[in-house]
Amino acid sequence: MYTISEVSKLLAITTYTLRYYEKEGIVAPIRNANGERVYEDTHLAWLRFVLRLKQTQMPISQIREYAQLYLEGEHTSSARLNLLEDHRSSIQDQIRHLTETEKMLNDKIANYKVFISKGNTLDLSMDD
Amino acid sequence: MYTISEVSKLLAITTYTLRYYEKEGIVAPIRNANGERVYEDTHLAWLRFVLRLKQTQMPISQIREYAQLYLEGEHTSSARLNLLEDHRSSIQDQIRHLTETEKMLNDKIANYKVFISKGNTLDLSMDD
DNA sequence: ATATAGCTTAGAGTTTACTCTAAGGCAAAT
DNA sequence: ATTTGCCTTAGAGTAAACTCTAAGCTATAT
Repeated sequence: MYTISEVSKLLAITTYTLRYYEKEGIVAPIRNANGERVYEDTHLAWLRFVLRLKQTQMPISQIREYAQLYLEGEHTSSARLNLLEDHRSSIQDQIRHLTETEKMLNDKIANYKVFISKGNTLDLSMDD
Repeated sequence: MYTISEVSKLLAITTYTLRYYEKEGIVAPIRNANGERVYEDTHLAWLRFVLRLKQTQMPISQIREYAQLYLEGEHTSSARLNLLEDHRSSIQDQIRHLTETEKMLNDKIANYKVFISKGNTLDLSMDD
């Protein structure tokens, strides 16, 4: 059982963002007698999952879609499976792009190092 | 020598975006007698590089910084090297996150497949 | 009793990166 | 000569994801 500020500290996101996620249908904490949000461990686990999806570029709208399917029950499991498989492809694409760009940067960085160590006596083109 | 619409087609970005990038100090095509933008191969190569940086989550502001350093000449080469090395770290972080999330999705997807093939007779928790 | 800290809401404001509109210039085609 | 197509500009509009403000409630501390 956590207050909004405890969750905020645990997950390193602001309370504003937590309220925003609730407004967007991404998380639904329960309320205590004072009408204050109470998060349980299941909410924490779900939010950690959400943050990973975000970190891997899944838009809020799609995260909400997944959350809603979950709330709709077991008959949505194959829809959820599709969503996860699509996101996995997206992740694999991202890894490909990043790996290519990392290689390119390795080359450029090596060129800069040679250039600098030789006392800037070489030409570097826009592509170096 | 390319017109703005040719560059737009070659790079699959809109002419609006190309003008926006110029306003933001990211690319500086020359102008013909009619005041129209003329892009050369160097601009194309630079824009291709810019698109990779964007694709790997470098913000426009930082891309502009790199472009400005380039325009300021050779004495900025070590500043540019720092920028590229920082971005390489960022890329490596991203690859780590993506790889972890891919593994997590592999597990979840496998669970969903078992669940569905067994005729939904199992329990799936929020974390599956 | 009242101050303080932390919670609530609705709704406005911000940032980033485009995306589009309006008004107009110029050149080739009909 | 005028239509067509492509170009120009300044500046307004949009979408996503926050981020904050204002007004107010409630529990504990002094």
